[in-house]
Amino acid sequence: MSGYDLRKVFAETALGNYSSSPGAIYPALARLEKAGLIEGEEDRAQSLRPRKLYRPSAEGRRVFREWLSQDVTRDDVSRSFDELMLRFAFHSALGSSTATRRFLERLAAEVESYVEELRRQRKLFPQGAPVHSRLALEAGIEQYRASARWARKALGHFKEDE
Amino acid sequence: MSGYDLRKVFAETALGNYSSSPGAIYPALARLEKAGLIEGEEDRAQSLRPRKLYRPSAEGRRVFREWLSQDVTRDDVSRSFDELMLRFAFHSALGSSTATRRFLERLAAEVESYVEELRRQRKLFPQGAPVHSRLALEAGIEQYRASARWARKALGHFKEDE
DNA sequence: TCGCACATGTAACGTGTTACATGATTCA
DNA sequence: TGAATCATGTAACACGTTACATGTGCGA
Repeated sequence: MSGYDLRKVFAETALGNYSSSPGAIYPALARLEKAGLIEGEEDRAQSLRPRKLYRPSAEGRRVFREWLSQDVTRDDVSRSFDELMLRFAFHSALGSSTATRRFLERLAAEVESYVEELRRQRKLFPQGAPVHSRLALEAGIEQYRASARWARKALGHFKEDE
Repeated sequence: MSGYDLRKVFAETALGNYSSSPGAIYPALARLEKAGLIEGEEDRAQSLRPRKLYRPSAEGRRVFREWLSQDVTRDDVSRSFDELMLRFAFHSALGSSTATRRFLERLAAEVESYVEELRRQRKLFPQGAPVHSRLALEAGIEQYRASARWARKALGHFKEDE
């Protein structure tokens, strides 16, 4: 894809929580190319403003798969849940339903244990604390509970082997 | 509170998705003081390493209330839901159940309409698209559905007037 | 007196934001 | 031919991260 194509993806789809600003996209593509993770090919080479099409390099694909295969940690769950979902969204690139099953099982387990911790925090709320903050904590608990249910249900899609 | 007190809050509570690193906290406090939003008072003034206690200034409280009273936009819902919840958590400072009710009603409405958009995106998924990405989108839908249910339920706590 | 928790800060670095600058292509 | 969309980029600035630096007070 070109930088412009990527900008449209980030601007128009649910991936929109990632920035589509040119000041983010173009320097990032330049960094990735410099790091050897993607390779750019000029489309209208003779033009003053050539279009550049990027594709992952072999090394880039390797690093990508490594990123996908990372274990799900408690920290991921509480601090970067969205990135975890992004990882899951690309799991098809691994082509292994065993790996995906492991991911979902670990995710469900970590989320469920985090829900327990949040419930403990709610119980420890001082008597005088305003309702609002307790309710906000409960909003978080409900979001995570929904995610745990989703993960358990999603496991059903990956019952078969490799 | 002192910078150290704040670091502990961010490190130990569910507010932990905000950074507790000294390189974030101390410069931020300095900026807020320079902007006139908080006022620092030195605790052990004669010491080489005095403790500094900060409290909001009148202007700071005004700006804070302004932040709390902002309307809930569609953009907030899709891009900074966590900040919305943080705003709600501090709504007690407004001391107006009318304002809180309006916040929750707007939130529920915007979340519900966003869920509809995400469902449309799911329907538009190309046939060949991998299950994983469709499931990831569904995870998001379920999180937002849980939030909408929470908001409707929370409204029950703010039925009375001002 | 040793170690830990308390307590505040800075410097280098990376990267995102906002705003600006430029040019190409397509179609009414 | 003018406007819209395609398309890429830079510069100033803000701010967070990581790592480092420093000092205080208390209890075993």
